[in-house]
Parts: sequence; C-alpha cells; structure tokens
Amino acid sequence: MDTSVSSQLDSSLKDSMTDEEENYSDASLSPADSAQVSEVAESPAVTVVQLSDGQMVQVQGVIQAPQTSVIQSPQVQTAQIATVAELDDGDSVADTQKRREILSRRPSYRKILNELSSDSPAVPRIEEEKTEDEVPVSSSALTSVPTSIYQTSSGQYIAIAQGRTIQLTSPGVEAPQGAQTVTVSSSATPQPGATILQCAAQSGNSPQQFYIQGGQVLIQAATGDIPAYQLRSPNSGLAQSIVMAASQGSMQSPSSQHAEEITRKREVRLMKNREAARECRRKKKEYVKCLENRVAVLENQNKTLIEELKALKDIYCHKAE
DNA sequence: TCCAGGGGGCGTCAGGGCAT
DNA sequence: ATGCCCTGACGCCCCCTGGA
Repeated sequence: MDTSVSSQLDSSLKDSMTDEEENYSDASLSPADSAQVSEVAESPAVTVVQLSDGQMVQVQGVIQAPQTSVIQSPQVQTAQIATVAELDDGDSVADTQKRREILSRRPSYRKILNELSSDSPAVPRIEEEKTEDEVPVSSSALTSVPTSIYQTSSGQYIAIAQGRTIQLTSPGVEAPQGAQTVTVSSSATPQPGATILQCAAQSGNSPQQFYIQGGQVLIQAATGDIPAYQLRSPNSGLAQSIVMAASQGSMQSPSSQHAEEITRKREVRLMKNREAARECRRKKKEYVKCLENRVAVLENQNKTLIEELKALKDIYCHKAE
C-alpha cells in the first residue's frame, strides 16, 4: 500500500521535475521557492529516481510516514531533491567542479519553460522573439552594412538603409503608428540644391521635413515637441557615413568618423543588451511564477493522494476487523 | 517628518554557450 | 575564430514601510 503510493508520488515528481528545475532549486530559486522545496523533516526513506536524461536524483521523504500513521500535516509533505553528486560525501573537489558545470550549462529560461510546456500543455510557451516590431535593433538590419541606426537623445530611433529609406521609430509605440518611413529617391546622386521631402506625420502633428543638400542630409523637426535631428553624409549619398549630431548645430567632421563608428557600434550593442536584459528579467519572472504554480499543483496532488491513501486505509482496516 | 532598510527595476559589464 | 545571445553580478535609483 505505502509502496504503491510512494511510487506514484515518485513518478509524479519524476514527470514534473526536470533537471533544469533541480539546478534552479539548487542555486537560484527565489527564497520563497527554496523555502517551499527544502522545508522538510529528516527521513530515512530515500528514493533514487532516474531522470529522462539519465541523471540520478535522490528524493527524500516523499511521505514522512511514521510507522503508525501515514497522514502528516501538509507542511512536512514536501520533497527534498538533491543531485546524487551533491549528496555524495567523497571527492568534494570533483563534486564542486561537476556542480559548477551543471550550473554554468544551465539552459536559458526560454528553453526551460518550453521544456516545461512540453511536459504540461498548461504551461505557456515562450515563443521566439518576433523582430518585425523591433526595427531599431533587429539583427538583420544591424548586420547588413548599408543600414545605420541611431538613437536620439529623446529615445527615438532613426534607421537609414541603403535603399535610401529613412525610418523614424518611437520606442514603446507599435510600428504602424510609431514608424515613419521616407524613401529618398533623389539621393543616389545628390542634387546640388536642397531636396525637401515630407513624410506624413502622425495625426495632429505637423509634417517633418527632410532636407538633402549636396550630399548632406538634414532632418529637422517641424514641430517644437520633436527634437531636431541632424544627419550628414560628407561624401556621397546616404551611405553609412551618415552621423547624427548629439544636438542641434553640432555637425560632425569627417576625421572623427572612425570614433563615431566605434561609438555607434557601442551604442547599438548597449541598446541590444539593454533589451536583452529586460527580456531576460521578464522570462525569469515568468519562470519563477511557473515554478510557484507547479509547487502549488504538486502540493495539491500530494494532498489528494494522501487523502486517498487515508480512505483506502480506512477501508482496509474495516475489512480486517 | 525624517531616515534607515528592504524590494524591485534598470543599465552595464563580463563571461559562457552557440551558430556560422 | 568570430559575432551574437543569454544571463549572473554589480551598482544605482526609486518607492514603500516601519520606527524614532
């Protein structure tokens, strides 16, 4: 009787705990999570469970059962899970190395959550990021040499592609509303005079004007609430040598193009890393929430099984009498 | 009201993993 | 080998809360 129930619980745990989760419970769970997992009384009953990848896991005290009664308070009916390597006393140096390897090889939150979701359909999957609405930081745009992306001091992005396309994007605004695209058809060979382009601004705003003057490109705001951008291409056309002045009136000299390129690359890198860190934190929160849900589910499951066991035991005792 | 402490979010850096 | 992505770690800032 006890054996069957504990095996059920073991299999339940085996099904629901991936090795990545163990790594997290070992290293980086939130205090609330670790408290729920590790709050356990010492029990001599240790079950070794083999995970799907072959890793051995010791599950201690799945049911803290004294000899007389199986039923215990729910507080102590949690499982303590530790890898065999950690529990093994001998060869601590090798254990430490192995532990470090396990920790350092931990997959990303997306992978972990996707694996969890493959286990249980209730867990939402984290889809691969769509780059369509990330024009300023899309890798394809960044790796293609002709595209230049700049961020203004107000947070707006200016993307200039070799196709003579200028795109203004405001952060936090969906692409259809936030992006303004202008195709510069006359700039392959810059006109000696100024070519004025107008793009349809957002409703309610005055149109912005783009001046192209003898190889120079100036983007000026027509309204006071939009900061003034100044771009220029000293040699020809709208190639990547276009730079953006930090403020109105501070045009860049060609001699500083190398430093500008370095600065631009750094800005792009920082911007992408900023986004990545934000996304990583979001996924981490989602992952922790997922683990908390899983703890709740497993606790409920445990409770139900114990009640079931109690009922069966009552029936058995009645028949024995 | 002031202030210390904690929590949460953010930006940046560093380093490992991975694809090319 | 290289570049990109992901994430831990660190410092900073802001907000909230409880005590003096």
